[in-house]
Amino acid sequence: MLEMKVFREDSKAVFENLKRRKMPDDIAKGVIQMDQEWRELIDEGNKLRSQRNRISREIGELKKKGKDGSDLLGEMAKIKKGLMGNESKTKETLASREEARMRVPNLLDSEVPQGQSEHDNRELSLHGKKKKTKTSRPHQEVMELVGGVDLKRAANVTGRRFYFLTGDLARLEMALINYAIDVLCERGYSLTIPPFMMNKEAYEGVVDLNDFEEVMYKIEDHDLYLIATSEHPLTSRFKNEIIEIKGEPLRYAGISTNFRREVGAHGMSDRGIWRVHQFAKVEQVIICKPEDSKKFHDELVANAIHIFKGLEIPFRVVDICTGDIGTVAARKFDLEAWMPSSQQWKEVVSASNCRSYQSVRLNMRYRTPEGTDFPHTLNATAIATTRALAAILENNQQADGSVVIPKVLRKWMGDQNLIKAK
RNA sequence: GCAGAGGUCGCUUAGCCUGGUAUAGCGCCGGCCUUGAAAGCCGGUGGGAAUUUCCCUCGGGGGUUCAAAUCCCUCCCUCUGCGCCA
Repeated sequence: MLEMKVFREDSKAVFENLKRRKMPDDIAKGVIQMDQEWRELIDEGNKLRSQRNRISREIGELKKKGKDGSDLLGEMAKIKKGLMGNESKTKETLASREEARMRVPNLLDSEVPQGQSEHDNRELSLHGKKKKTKTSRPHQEVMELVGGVDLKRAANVTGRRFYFLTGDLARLEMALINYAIDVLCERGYSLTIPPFMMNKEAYEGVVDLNDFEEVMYKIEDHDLYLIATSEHPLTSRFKNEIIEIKGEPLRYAGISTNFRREVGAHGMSDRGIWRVHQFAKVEQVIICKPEDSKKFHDELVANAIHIFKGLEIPFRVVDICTGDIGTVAARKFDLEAWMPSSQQWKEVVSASNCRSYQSVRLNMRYRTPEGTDFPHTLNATAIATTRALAAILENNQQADGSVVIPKVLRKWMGDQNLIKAK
């Protein structure tokens, strides 16, 4: 969420931002109004408390001298009554203000392209060549040909959008994970295996509130949610803490299984393993000083580009527009892999600069010479296994159904260069 | 899961029994001193609202009281022991 000082000192920026996002401004107006009320209530309460403390001290003094202070008790009762009403009103007002504040989206970077939907995202660069393949079977067909997936039985034991990944494809997934981890560790990222569940309070710090209904699975009878990405625990980790950022920022490579409800999602993307309820992902997370976040956003994208270039998959980088960027990010770049079967670019990496939007909600600060300030948080995919697998299967398939294993992955595949068709 | 001991300002720590402005050290920042630095000395070092004053803050929430770090209830977490377990 946004810092209160933005609403107080620069509300124009909030409203202009809502206009760019084509969103109504009533919630933000409510925040400002409730904040005003809250401040008046605080003032009133402080005055009452001041009186209470003064009288209480007087009674203490009198008692010390062996006297009785009971004639002050009547006045005290009046103050306490006023204070009780004031305190409950103050609490309610603050709670309402905070609830509204959480719903106000992040301020967009001025360079975010204006647009309605994903069709208006701006292409920034192209990488690799689209291979001239004689076949363009969709990835789910290729998986069947190499005997690497069992969707039917997964549907029996769990439901749709789950899968058994088997044999060489399972091995390929592990290779992708190891490859991404190697790249990031070489580049100074600290590998971190987080908890795969988080409680609501921690979760509220890092996601849009709607995600509780549409994205995360709730654990029955516990205040716990399955994580949708390791970014969430990695960023929440320093909630309510003052961290030290000396020269270098905090760089993490998170690895986890991710769980997503995918409520409302449907269409062609449902086939195979493109959109599933469970997948593994290596994630990049950076926590840095505000003045450095632009630079490190570029670093995250550069890492992802390096990883996908290594896999020799054709892809492009796009700058996500105002209509497609979501609540939390101030700027977002995606990598989209070329999918021959549908002749489309499809998202395989998403890199967001959240600025202080998450750290404010988490109350995570870092030490500055003047005191403390909110750091910026950034996250980006390194490898989301199911999507990278699908891209490899489509781009590297051969006429006979076999699949060429990208060179960089072969050392984890017993030096095989091919996944043979059954 | 059971029992005991704990959780105090960035870190360490006193205060809790016996209620009355949260103690000291370390670290950090500033000043004096110095050619420079260290040491030494002095001051500062959580948050909020107002503007030079006030309020809040002792793991979270609630209660008792004129007054709660201190007493009571409850929840969370840590440590130790026991139990269970890949």
